[in-house]
Amino acid sequence: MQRVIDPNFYAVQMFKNKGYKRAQCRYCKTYFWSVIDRDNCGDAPCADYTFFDIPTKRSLGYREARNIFLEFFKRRGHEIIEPRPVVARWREDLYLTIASIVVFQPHVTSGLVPPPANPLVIAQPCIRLEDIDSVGYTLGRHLTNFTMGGHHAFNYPDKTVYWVNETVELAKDFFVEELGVPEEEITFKESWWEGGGNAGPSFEVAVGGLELATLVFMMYKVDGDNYIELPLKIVDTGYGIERIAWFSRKTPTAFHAVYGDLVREFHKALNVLEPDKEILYSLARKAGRFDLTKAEELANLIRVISRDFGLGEKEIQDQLRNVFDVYAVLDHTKTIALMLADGIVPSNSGEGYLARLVIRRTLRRLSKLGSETPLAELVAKQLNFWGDIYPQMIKYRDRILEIILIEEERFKEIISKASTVIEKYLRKSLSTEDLVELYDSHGIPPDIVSQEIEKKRGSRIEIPANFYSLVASRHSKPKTVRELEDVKLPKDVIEWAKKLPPTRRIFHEDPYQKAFKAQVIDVYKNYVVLDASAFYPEGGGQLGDSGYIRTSGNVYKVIDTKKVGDVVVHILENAEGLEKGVEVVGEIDWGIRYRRMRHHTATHIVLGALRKVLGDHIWQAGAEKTEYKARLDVTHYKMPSKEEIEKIENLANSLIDSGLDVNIKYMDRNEAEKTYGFVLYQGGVPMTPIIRVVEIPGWDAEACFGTHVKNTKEVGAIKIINVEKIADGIIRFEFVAGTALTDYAKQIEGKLGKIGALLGSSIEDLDKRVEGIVKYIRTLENTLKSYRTIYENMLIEQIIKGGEPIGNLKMYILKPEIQDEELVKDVIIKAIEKEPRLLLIVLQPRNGKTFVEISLGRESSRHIDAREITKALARKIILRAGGKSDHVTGMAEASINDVETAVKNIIKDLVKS
RNA sequence: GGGCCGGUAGCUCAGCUGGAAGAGCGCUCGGUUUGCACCCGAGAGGUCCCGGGUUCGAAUCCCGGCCGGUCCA
Repeated sequence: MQRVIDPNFYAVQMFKNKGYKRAQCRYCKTYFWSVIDRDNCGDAPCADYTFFDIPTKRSLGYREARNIFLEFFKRRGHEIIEPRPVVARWREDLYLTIASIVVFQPHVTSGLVPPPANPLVIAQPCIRLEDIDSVGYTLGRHLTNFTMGGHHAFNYPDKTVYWVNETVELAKDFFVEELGVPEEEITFKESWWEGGGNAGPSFEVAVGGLELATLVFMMYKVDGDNYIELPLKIVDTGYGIERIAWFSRKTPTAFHAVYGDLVREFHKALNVLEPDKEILYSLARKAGRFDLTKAEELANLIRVISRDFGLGEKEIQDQLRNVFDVYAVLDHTKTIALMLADGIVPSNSGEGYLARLVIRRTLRRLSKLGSETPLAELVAKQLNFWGDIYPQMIKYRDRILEIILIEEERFKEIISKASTVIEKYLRKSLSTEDLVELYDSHGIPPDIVSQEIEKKRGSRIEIPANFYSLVASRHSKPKTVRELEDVKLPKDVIEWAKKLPPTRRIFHEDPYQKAFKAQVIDVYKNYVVLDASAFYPEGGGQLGDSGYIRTSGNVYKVIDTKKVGDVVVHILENAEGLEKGVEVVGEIDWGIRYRRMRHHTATHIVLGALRKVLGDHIWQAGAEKTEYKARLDVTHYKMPSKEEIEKIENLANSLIDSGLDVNIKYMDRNEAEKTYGFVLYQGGVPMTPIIRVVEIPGWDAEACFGTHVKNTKEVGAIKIINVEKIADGIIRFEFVAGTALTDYAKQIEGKLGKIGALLGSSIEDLDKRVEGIVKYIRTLENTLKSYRTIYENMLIEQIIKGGEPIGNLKMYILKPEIQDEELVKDVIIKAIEKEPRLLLIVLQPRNGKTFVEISLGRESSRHIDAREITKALARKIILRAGGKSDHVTGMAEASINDVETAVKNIIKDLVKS
């Protein structure tokens, strides 16, 4: 790829004015700018962590670092923006908020929507899970959650806010003036950034081995191999708040700076001794150069430290062994708190899976530490600690802790099952392949397998170093090209419709309008576009309308309606003769449409009720509104109880009765988000600067395209008819409203009536009648059982007493009169057991053929092989049979009598010989 | 959304190279013992997830579906 970058881009005016020099790092070869002469870029791993020795004006904790950052940029003309959730609800291509710029993607960065302020500053909590396995070992360089301080400026072609020089100056001022970092310690590394389809040159700002900020100048769109210059040029900066705190506090690890008292509390709770501060510092200073995630590098570093301190390597190892895990637990528990507080429900897909992943990794670390402390207890500490910054942690505390209890319970269950599953695999020697499968299919991590085997066999197994990449390779597959599953219209139709002007939406102007006048814009095959339409096009889970379009001479049936962008496409049964420019009258099937409208409004009401009863983590995961019923899938961590369901239903119905107006508002996107929050985007994220908000005051507000009734009273009533768990973490609610409810009642009534008629009972007495019948069946069963036993004994006696002696054996041919396979089987088994010399042949008619079964007693099976009999028999008649030496079954294409004579002769011959 | 694993007695599971449904725990009854995982004997309890196919014969093999689990987007 060619970077179309002006080589002078990095030669910022400020560098020239201040006498910065450009140099190349002798280690990583990167070019960088600095006010002094230096041979390295000042960033790890090219430099030690010398920041411990660099003076700063103040020693800042996490909170102070955060505030100072925000306040500094506020003073420099930026407006402070409230952070968004760590779940990127407003984006459909991303689960988690991984950077502050994510907040503005894609609607602002694409130029569609203006930013909420310009320039602005934000302290955005972010979650990145890529380095989860390194967390702890690097003393805070890797974290799963961090706060990205970002100041952003959006430069439009007609309005520039600020660009490279101002950005670099702001960074320099922040570090030098605000934090008091000596300017000569700062390096600006030339770099290039790419992500989310955008790219641009950047500076990485490093001080004393630590990268404290990245200044990105987003100015290109990545299009295949090309970089296309964007009209909108964005200053995208990221300052690591945790690192700034670490840097200024000069604590041995970032965890000490960020978590303060929690560090001691966690060591105590996890029963791990805090290592000697000096040893820790010594480790920290050198940590920048070593990759401590690698066992051998850690060993090397320990060797170095033991020399410095004159202590044994083992002693140092003992001190450090567990602290890395404590650090990781500190980090992970905050990530869990952030994720759950923002409403993620753990599950096996989507962002829920990511939450479960972090929870399970943490549980594993805890078990590695041999800790019995419940995870919920540790997370509770985080909730208390961070509650002032993230009030949702306080508000949803109980729910968060309940979810963690459930998740820990589930994980323990899997681990407890691990034992039997591993046993199964242990029958053969355990291969690496098995190890991968145990993890992949059963969720049993290799360290647990290893533990289990050591416990059981006393032997150890080797876990390949590349274990997790082996797992990953197992999943390597062609990237799931997200097929447009909703290929609702053929491609050519979409292309055609795209070129047409937007349709006036009568269904929005007045959702009650049943008929309308319009002009035909264009006709293509059976697809018609009008200048205006009352036909609702499928969207937001509401199906498209049907009805009729009339011209002066003709009537056309509309079977469905869809949309392409802002164009409403009517799908006709047959559009022959319909011409461009013709005046038409449209008429929708109002009955069906009105039922769907009622269901649509009902869905909003139920969603509101769900959030009130079950909690704010309830999020729509899918919905469908038909004329028959409505369906709403939501995120929830357990099956709701009967009482909860009843409460939801009652609450929804009382809201309907309270007769609230359903308000439709067109709102500025930023304004709407500020007013209602992201609950708006339950049904998806519209890509428009103005959004249509459907509001039931005090109850529910959603960005929604659908048609709604004017007042909740119109919904009539709601009955929840089905609640089921359709996937882990997702509960489906099905309900009916309005006339659909009556239909549903009628349907049930019909079914009950049918049952009543069959049982000769009225619906009122049905329960008693069924009870009686069940009792009666029990009695019948018992009676039947007695008769069966009698008959069975009779047959057995008959067989044993009768029978034709052949040699010293006894042959009996049974032709049962009753078709009762179970009975016959019992008779055969018991008879040959009682009479070991018995040679029992059972013949039964089946589908015009004869089913042959030959069974031998212990004694007779010594003299003869049942398979020999069938073999000989097959020579005389058409027979297909097989079995064991003392029992065969088969199907003969002959009458029972023919088989009987044939089999008699054969057996006589066989026994003689 | 995709890959993989699983669904057998109330529970935990075995059986799965096709050949007459099993164990342990639990339950009921009897004996032994009188107490905190005791022993002995007898018994009840099954749509082997559902549907189709192959076969003389399917819990077992094949196909489809449902449900659960798990890993990964």
